[in-house]
Amino acid sequence: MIRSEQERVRLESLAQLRQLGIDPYPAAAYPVDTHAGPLSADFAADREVCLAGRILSRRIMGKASFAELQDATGKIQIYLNRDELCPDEDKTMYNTVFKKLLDRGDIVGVKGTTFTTQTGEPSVLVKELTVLSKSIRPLPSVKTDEDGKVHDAFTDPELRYRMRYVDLVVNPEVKRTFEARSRVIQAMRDAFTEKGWLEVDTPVLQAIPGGAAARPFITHHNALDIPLYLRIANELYLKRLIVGGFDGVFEFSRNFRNEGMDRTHNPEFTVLELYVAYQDYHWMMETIEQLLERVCQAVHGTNTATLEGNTIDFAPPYRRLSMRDAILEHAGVDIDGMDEAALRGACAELGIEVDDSMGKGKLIDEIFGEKCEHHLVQPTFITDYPVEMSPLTKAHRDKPGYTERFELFINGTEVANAYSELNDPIDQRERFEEQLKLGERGDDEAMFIDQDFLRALEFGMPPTSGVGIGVDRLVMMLTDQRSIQEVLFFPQMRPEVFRSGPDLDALEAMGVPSEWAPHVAAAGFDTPEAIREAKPTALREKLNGFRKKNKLDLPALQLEEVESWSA
RNA sequence: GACCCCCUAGCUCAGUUGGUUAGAGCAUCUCACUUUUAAUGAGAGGGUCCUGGGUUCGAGCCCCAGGGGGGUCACCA
Repeated sequence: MIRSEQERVRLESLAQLRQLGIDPYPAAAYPVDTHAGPLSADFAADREVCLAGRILSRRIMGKASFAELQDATGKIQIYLNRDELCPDEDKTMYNTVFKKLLDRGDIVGVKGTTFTTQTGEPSVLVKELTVLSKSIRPLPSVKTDEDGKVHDAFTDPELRYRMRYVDLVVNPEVKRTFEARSRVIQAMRDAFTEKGWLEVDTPVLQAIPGGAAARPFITHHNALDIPLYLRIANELYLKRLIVGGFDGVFEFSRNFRNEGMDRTHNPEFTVLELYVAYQDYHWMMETIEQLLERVCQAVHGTNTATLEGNTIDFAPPYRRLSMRDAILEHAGVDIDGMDEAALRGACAELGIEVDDSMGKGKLIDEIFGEKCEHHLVQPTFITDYPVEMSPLTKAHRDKPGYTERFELFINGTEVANAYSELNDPIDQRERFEEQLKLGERGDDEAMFIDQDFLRALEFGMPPTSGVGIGVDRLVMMLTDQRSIQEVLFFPQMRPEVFRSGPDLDALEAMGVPSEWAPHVAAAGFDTPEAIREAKPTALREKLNGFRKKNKLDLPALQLEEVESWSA
């Protein structure tokens, strides 16, 4: 493994710590009794404290030094004075351990007394310093000046997402985003459990990937010798539980869709699904309004959030607009009563591209997506979707051709999708068969038919309202993030290729003379494996050929010598 | 999948028309410094210019192919 200069220095420091009898990775628990955030927020001098964290910066001035210690809650300055830290003759702990062998990024524990410096900075005078973990890679050197301006920020998205641990250490606002994410989920869970609804787990591995229209990831179960799919949705399982007699069930469901990735799509994403018996979609709109107000309060302490410069007001009630009226309002077209041909004509007039596989539902969705979505900045319920685009939704109680469905849009993005759930088993079977026809027309996202789900409906499902909320997108809205990657700790990336480079130390360890090692590597045998895999006779020939070609001032290799390497 | 942009030291970035030994700030190392805070002062080291080909007397720079990332679009209720 190739080490940079700074890494080699740190590895050397690590070795020297061990020589001094200091374990750089001690096993024992460290008795932390104070945290940096609360300590500096509510600072009082002359308190004995014990805290632990990562050294973020050091300012060494001879016999006294300052360092910033960062723990999970924040930062506090620590002050190390040679004679306070080492009251006896032996000044090793200060002169050698702290000044020479510790680095930015190392994790230490300190015991000492709080005080305020001459410049008014709350600090801890360190009486005892314990090495808790030695860091051998240098952290990016992010600095903040007195105006709060950040210099040399760690900003490369690739590095930030691949090394989220580094991102979290040096970019404190990233931590805030994920803390907000946790509060969003917690607020929802609290709201539902208070109502007596049951949090459940349903299968991620499914034989039939149902409940949504999307391309699934496929895998294989060896013992059963069958294909299995990672779920694209959990909807049909939660409805089975409503059939089984629960009044309310919810699940934070990690779903997987084998489709494109962009600012708002990650192959795996989280949806909160909630189903409540004996309710309809009107009730669900009120429930969602109240829920989002509560969630916004949990994150911001107010009913509003700022998003791309817009103030989003999460206080109920939200505007309710039927899909027909939305299209009428923004595209000037009345879709009511239009057949497929008329819709195609409308799309052509509006300059919307369509293809032959699209049925009525998809055509309407195209118009809506193209002409309406981006206008919906404040939270808006779009209601009453055409039956063709909603195969799991109950037909509208008094608008033929429409369904009792709504989607919630915020800032032009769909955040929630809810129905009065279709519980008529005959109708549901017909809807699935329609989907099958769409699939035959070339719509590769048409739904699969789930016979067991139909059987469950045939036993009788109470009238039910269900909703799915895109948790990742909601968190984006509440944290003013433009990319889903910013609200997922580990967004999907292409696997990183680790180029190991020639391992000269390993070559020498197996007996390759140090003067030969770089040349052996250059000749293409840059790892011990490469040497072991080669026949010694062929290896010797190649290396001596390399020696001749490059006029190396080294004696030719003997066969016994080459054989001894792989022995 | 298409198009555009990016990839140079640990980090953030310069790098002129293709021309000597590839630069800066921070970080690192050495020395000085007992209340600093982007500490300071002096000195030093550190590079697979993403990879592989090509053109050329000469490539970080031009050409071709590949890799990774970002953006826009397409796809995606």
